[in-house]
Amino acid sequence: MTDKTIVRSIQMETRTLADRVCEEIVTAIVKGEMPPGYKISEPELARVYGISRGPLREAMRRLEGLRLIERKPHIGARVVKLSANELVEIYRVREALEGMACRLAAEFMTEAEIQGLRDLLDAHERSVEELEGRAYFQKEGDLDFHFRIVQGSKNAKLLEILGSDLYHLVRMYRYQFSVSSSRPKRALKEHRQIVDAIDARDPELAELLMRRHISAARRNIEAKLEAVNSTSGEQHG
Amino acid sequence: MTDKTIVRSIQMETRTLADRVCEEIVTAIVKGEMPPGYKISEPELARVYGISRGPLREAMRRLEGLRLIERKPHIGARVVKLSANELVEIYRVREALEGMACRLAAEFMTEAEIQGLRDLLDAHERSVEELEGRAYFQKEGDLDFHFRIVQGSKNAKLLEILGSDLYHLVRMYRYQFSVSSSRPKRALKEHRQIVDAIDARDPELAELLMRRHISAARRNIEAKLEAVNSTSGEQHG
DNA sequence: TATGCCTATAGTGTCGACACTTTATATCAA
DNA sequence: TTGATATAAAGTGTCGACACTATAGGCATA
Repeated sequence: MTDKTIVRSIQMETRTLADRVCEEIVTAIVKGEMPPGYKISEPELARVYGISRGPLREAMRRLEGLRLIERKPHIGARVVKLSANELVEIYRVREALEGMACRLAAEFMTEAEIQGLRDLLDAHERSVEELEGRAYFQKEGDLDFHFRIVQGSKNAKLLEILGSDLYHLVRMYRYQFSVSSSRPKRALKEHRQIVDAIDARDPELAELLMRRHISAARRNIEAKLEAVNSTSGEQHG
Repeated sequence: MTDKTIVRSIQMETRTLADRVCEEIVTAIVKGEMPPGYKISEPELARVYGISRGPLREAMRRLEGLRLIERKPHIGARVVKLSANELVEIYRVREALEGMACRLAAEFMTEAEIQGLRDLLDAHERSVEELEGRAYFQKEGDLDFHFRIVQGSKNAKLLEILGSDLYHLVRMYRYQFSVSSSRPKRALKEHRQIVDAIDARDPELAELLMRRHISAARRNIEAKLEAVNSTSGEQHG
């Protein structure tokens, strides 16, 4: 742990151009500044960020890996457009993966982490009460809760897939459709049950509850989309 | 469906340099021609494949996304070295994901696909009988079976994660340690039970059996690694 | 007027070169 | 002899330019 290490960590912080630009583009996409379907022009973006096309292309390759953009040879790249079906698919994957994460969390999460989870839920409850029902907290707070459990699983692969791939898409969808959960109180209650199961070191129950929780969210989305489809169907004629 | 479409499909086939080289490197890594931990020199590889560093770097970015290589800024890229722990983590992810895939397959797989699955298992059985026990078929045949079920789930996201990310690592591990399942007959029996559950359109049972199947494989690996560790511990002194 | 072809423009794919960092080697001092 | 320092070599990050492809628009023709 010498000066060399410190210098190294500093240089780790000052990453490469491609990495920094990649991160900026990610937030731009997630926040909707680059809307879904937006055609990305390499020369234009390179000018905007003040870099050359080389690093930009590397950043775009990474974005392609994160499934935030889609590239076609000789045609170009576009910001992904989430269809209703794809979103439902993502929730199926979340159900499976986070169910497993919750099972492992019940085994490996530390007492301190569990207490941190309870504190987080207390903060959420205050937020819900203040906003009387339809709360805003769900937008980032909900993902924060889920993310902590994934971390608690102590499984790097799970964290990698959920944190690096799926959560970006979920956040993008939420910004895009500004869908904060329409059932914050119920979600909060389910969250507490999950924490209780983890605290009781009951892997099976923890997994079951998490899967139910995400499955309910999925059905909620499906119902909404169904409603939108039917109304648009009515308006169609 | 004019000539234009045909031309397009031909040009899709003749992908970009980066894509082709990426594919070549993938097989090279999976087959062990580039061993784990191998330091990749960009100028050298570029010379080998007869391309410039530009496309090569894009290919490497993609390989990084596939988790087949690891890059560190200003230092270089190395072929990933799977640790025992990481492999176990991967199997946990597979258990969750393929369990879900199997559940969905029981819902959405077509009769033709199910019949194809049975044919595949028949071929496996002949292979097992011919080779009297410890069969070679597991190396690719096993993944083929699992891959078909994932396809049967009709969930593109599942297919994407399992097919594009995890299966490469699993194949790499198998080539690397030349671990063909030490229990081919039992695995075959489990495969048949899984197909029966899918054919019976019983999602819960199908998921349960698949999870058990993969969980058993994981424990099998854990036991082997445990044995290796203990023996190497003896030889260590 | 509509359709097909041709041209021009924008854009992606690829390349070679330069700047800076890392690492290895050699030299000098203790 | 050992250690650190400075220098050289190799390698990565970045840039600008060129070749080829795809798209759009104008033109001629049916």
